[in-house]
Amino acid sequence: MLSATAQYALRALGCMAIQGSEEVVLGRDLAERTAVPQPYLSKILLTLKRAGLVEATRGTGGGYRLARPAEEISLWEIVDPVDNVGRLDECIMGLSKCSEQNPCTMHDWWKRVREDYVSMLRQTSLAEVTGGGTSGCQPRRQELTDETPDTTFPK
Amino acid sequence: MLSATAQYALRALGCMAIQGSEEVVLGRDLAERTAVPQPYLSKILLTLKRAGLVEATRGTGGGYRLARPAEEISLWEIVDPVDNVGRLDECIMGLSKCSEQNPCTMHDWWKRVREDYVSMLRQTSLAEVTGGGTSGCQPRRQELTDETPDTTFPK
DNA sequence: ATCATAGATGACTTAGGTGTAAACAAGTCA
DNA sequence: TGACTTGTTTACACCTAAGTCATCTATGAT
Repeated sequence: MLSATAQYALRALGCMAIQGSEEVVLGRDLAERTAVPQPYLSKILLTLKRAGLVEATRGTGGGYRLARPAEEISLWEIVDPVDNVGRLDECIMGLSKCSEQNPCTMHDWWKRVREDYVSMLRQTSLAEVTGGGTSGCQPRRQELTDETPDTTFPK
Repeated sequence: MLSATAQYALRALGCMAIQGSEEVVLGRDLAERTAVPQPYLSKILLTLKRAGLVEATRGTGGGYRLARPAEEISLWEIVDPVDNVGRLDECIMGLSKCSEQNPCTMHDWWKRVREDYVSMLRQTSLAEVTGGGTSGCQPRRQELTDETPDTTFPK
């Protein structure tokens, strides 16, 4: 459903959210924690920077940080710039003339699945996903090893 | 969500279902009606034949037909052989250690979306989708032109 | 100014899904 | 048998997402 690129974006911003809004994180550290190839992550973060989600500073002491508090960034805002979510709006069977006015057999069902998916992305903030809040989203078991990626965002 | 190949498979078997269980349909006719390149459709149908969904006979008077009545074929059976639906079972964020016992933040939500999707595929029969039944799935407008693909399965 | 640091950028490679072309195998019919 | 029809198979071409590599640019420290 989510492209690999979108998953990478979520994981990277999740790490940055844990770090705090003011802290800067090195690109290579983000790459390591998210298990994403560094040059590839660099491109993704550039896209997210142009989308206004992250800020980047170069040189010594530089790195990435969130442009806004994690509470004010929805998952949709992260996924949308790197992943063409609009493709979901097309007919599930690829029928070109299927539309609201002229729905195919599976139209309404697919619309429901799709809207359930999209509305969650819109309504959930990055802060909720990083488990920093009250959402009870941290791993329930504690015997995690030190491999990445984890089920939470590694620090 | 569905690959192009899976969409083609649905459309092709939809045409065959309309044709009736006993009738054979030529591969080139199926290709035309579904707007799928004929050699490519041929490969897809071969896969579906190996899955036991369609039968193929060669030579004069040959063609394809459903191996079972459309009422007894679920959409899942069609999609599964040509599309790796199992990929949906993986973590939405690509976290390798996410599992039922150790769920990530989005785990339960994603599970709900996924199961809604999959259960519909399992519970819906090909017959229902072709509008041959009582599901009211035919196009509501009637000013369709003769272009393909249509919102119903062209005959 | 010089150098180290750290992100930005473009060219290239890889892998898988998709699509094409041509030869092949199996069946029907005269 | 021979011609014809129709599905099968193999090999290859194309496109896009994903990933790699080398280099450039901007910033801070000295």
